[in-house]
Amino acid sequence: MDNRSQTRITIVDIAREAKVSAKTVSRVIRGDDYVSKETFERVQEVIDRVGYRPNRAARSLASNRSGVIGVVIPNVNNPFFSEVVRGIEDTAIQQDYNVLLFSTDGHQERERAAYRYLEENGVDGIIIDLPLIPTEELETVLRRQKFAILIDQPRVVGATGVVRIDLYNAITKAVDHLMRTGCRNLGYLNAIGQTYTFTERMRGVRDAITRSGLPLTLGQFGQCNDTLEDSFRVARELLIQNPKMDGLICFNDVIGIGALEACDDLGIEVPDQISITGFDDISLAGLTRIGLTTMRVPKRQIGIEATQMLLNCLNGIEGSLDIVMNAELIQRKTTRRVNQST
Amino acid sequence: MDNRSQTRITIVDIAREAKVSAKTVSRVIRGDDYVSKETFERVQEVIDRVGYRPNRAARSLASNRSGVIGVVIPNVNNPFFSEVVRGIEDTAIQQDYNVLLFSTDGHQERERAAYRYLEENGVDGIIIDLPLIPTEELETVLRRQKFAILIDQPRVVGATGVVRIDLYNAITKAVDHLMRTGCRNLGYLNAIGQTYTFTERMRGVRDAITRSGLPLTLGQFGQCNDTLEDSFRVARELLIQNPKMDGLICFNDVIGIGALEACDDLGIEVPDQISITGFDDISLAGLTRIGLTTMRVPKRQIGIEATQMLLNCLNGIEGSLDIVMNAELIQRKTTRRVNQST
DNA sequence: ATCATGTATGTCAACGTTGACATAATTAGT
DNA sequence: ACTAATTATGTCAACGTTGACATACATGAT
Repeated sequence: MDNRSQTRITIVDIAREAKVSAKTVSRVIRGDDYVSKETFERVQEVIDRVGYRPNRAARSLASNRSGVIGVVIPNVNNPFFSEVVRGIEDTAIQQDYNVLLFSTDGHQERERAAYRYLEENGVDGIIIDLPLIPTEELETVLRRQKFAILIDQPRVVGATGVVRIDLYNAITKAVDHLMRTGCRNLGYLNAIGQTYTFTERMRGVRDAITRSGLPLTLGQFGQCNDTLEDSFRVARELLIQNPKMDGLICFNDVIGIGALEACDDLGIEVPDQISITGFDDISLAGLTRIGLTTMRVPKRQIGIEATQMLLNCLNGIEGSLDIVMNAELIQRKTTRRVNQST
Repeated sequence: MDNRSQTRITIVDIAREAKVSAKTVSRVIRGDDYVSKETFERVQEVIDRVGYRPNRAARSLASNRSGVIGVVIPNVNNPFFSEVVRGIEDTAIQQDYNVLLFSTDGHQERERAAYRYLEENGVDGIIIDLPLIPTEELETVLRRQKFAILIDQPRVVGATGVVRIDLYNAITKAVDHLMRTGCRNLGYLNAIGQTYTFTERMRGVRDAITRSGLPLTLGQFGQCNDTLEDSFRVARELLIQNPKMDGLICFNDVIGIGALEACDDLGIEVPDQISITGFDDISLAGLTRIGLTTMRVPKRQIGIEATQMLLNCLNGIEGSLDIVMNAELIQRKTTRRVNQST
């Protein structure tokens, strides 16, 4: 038979075997208190020999710290978030913290379930990228956490810190680029949502267009889910409705690629008939066959900064609690070259 | 001030407030034991009013069950795994289990760290997709877990169950398709690894080629990391070394897209000069601009089956412990049509 | 009336670890 | 030689919940 049913090896077993008290074993494991060299080695030897592993539940119950940080994002499936998550994971693991990940799939209910779970778990802190629940509710959630870092969100009561991209300026750069390359009839394909990331970009697009003196109509704006399938569908509609459109700004690269796909489907030449921009610069955008002009966002770095901010708080280290990063225009093949105007 | 420092509300506080014993509160929370309707409602009211959340650490310490399943995969960033994970998450959450996710990034050290953490956590079971550590070591790891489900792995001592694709047959279908469409000089671009997924496909490719009577040389085989960048680089080399190659079978779609990119870079026409097949059918493969012929794998379903298998074990329900699924050929634009031969 | 069964609740120890505190032994400072 | 600080270890309760067991009252069958 196997040994699945046997009771767990505990700190007390190790103590007995090494002829010390349980507390001393605890000291050896954590290495943060006085233990003589000989005792340390003797205990460590026993631990290694029997393959003992401390029980996290007991530990976190006794110490009121879990060594876990919670992360809430809409979707690991989206390359943008998965890169952010990798930045978070790498930074956390390096400092001996683990990550409890929740993808909400854009559903408020799943987001709430994630918060509920996080509250039960007594995680040491949380990082939220793109919360979708109303601000007021979010504040209640944050208040119940020891520390909470928000990504791409304005500071909210209860939030410890914020890491964000200057979205307004970033999207403005994209719009300006289209203008400079001769586009005169712009459209914007937004993702579905009413929070900061969505409204801030929208504001940037509107401002940039009106500033240029071009007229604005509602028909120029589309809204779709953050998937290839949905953006394809909505972009297709938008293009059919606006045959004169010669520039389409997309909320992100996934949507941009969907839009590109729609152009291909309709036989619209990119960038000759229409220019397209994405946002994020996910690795696919750089493929020769895609060549999507986009705003490069330091995705991994966002995750790293957010996690470092959180860990600093946990360790009582002072540091910036409001980091703003910039995006960079990456010109590829879905927009015309600068100076080549109509 | 905020209330971060205040002590946690416990089951005892609720008990006092509702004038019952702590145990009765516990009964109300879990709803699995006799409680009168009146008592239930009174207790529930107090719980809702003060926003009480049970402490998971205490709960799992006392009950020896955590309500968490551990998942170990190479990389959430790869669309294949992220889809599998979504299947796992969805199924788990639906039955009130949570997922603790680890991406090993293909590093054995990170994989070991994940197992170490999982042992400490007393998760109720684990699902491993693509373990990279040696089989013998894996067996030790599995033995320490209550239940362990493996994905795309042959049954290993200590594993509770296995969910896999018939890789041999699947890749054989891809090779046969290339043959039927007239390819006579095949190559194979494998991912780096020595375990089942890698060797099984390799075996399929070799067998299918030799069966057809075509000669085999080592130079036809390449090996690269599972990223667009690396597969581009290695595929490019392979194509330069083998100018006569007219069909390239790729380990998966990410690598296939990298290879396609290499062809574009070298000015090789696909599928006129060379045919390319991928594996998995990630959503990108279906883009008009990519149109990668591939083997469609039920990714989400794999996650669902694995999780269901695990949950069945946890609940003592009998069920299959060895599920084999098939892949389906999806013909797109990187291979020539059947019957159109050279 | 008696007994078995089902329902409703309570008591108390246990889960495995750490924090607060206590105690010794050693070292250093005067 | 005496005190203070440092090093090394131990004792015991506490963390918040649940499992085992006990009790008590209804209900229905005999």
